[in-house]
Amino acid sequence: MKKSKTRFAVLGILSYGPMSGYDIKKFYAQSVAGFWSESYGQIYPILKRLAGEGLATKSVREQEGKPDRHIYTITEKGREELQQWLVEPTGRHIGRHEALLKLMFGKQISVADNIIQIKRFRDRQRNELKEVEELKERFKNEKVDDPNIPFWQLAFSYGEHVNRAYIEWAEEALEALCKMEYKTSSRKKTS
Amino acid sequence: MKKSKTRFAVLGILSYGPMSGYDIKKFYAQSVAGFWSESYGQIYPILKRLAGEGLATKSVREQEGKPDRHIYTITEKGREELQQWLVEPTGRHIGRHEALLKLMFGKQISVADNIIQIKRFRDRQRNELKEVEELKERFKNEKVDDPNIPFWQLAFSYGEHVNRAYIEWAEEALEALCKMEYKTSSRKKTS
DNA sequence: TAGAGCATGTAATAGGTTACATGATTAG
DNA sequence: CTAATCATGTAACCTATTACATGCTCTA
Repeated sequence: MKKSKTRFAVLGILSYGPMSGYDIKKFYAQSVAGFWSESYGQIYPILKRLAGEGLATKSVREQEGKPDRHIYTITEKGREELQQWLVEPTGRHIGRHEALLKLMFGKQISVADNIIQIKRFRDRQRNELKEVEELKERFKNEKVDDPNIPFWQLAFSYGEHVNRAYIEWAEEALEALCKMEYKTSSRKKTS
Repeated sequence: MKKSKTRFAVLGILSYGPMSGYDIKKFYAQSVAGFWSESYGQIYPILKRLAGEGLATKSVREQEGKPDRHIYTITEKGREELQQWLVEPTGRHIGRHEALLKLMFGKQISVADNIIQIKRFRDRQRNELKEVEELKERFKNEKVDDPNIPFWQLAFSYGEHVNRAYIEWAEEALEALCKMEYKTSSRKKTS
């Protein structure tokens, strides 16, 4: 049986402080969107279950003009279960990177089309890198007192390393593909 | 509506030549297992559907002492659909890397435990890197005449780049964590 | 004789996304 | 007047893994 990571992605955010489902979604969307995301369709049912299992407690904060906020607070039991998971060895990770899968069948399309695809990939990762760099700065400045900062910084630094590797690889791949194109076109000329 | 990548992961392998479900599974498990994998529970039903849609044809090859092999061959229509997908822009990719998720909640466990986790991560990626390097060599030597080689080489080179980035990041993270441990332990001594 | 490899397949289950429903407020 | 933000939630759907069933051969 496989355990849902999302369960801990939700419980983990609650370890930062009392929060609503809406907040949790926002946290992922506005920070580590590059390597994690959650949808409401998962978050809300999981919060309900966490409360049912005694890993979190629920309270409703009413607001004027805005919908009520359902705030969940992690319990001691919840924190323990989270810690247990954090210490557990992590299973092997398989990226399932669509761009790579496509490349494996690159022979089926022209070299020029392959180049287009990899350029698209490179440009997206360049953007992602810039975003991560900005976020790293923003977190450093905005959340000065938060004790989680060192870990967020490590996470952002991961994003920088990985995106740089993507970009470097793409550049190398583009070079190789250009050489391939040259070979095929020169062969055409001489034939 | 989202389109299944697995469908194309299967169709794509068929572009290499006629193959059985068993072969397809084996191909992924023995080559790019680091960034892609498929299970029989997906492969067999998809093959059946591909044949039903006219993207592949099925033939049965009987064997002595071994079960029959159900060989699927890609059709012109199948190749066209594959090419169409290959040229299509690829959506944003979210890694969902469990090790990173855990790190985000690192404050909940001791620095020493964080170090253990990251060392585990680093060691696994070191292994993975070695495997990729070996595979790259093996493919170069064993499949000399295969016209897909340049693309496989690019895929392996991707694996090398990304794993090196993982390892470098882990090393940096370990350094940072060691400094954190030093700080906390020295504070304990002076208090 | 136990286990691995060969080979196909299905059913149960779990994991996850998308679209929809509701409804007020605020900014452009 | 339109769109976004705030906020919760569900139902339908798709995607993916795991366990199981079958059964022969070869190796340790």
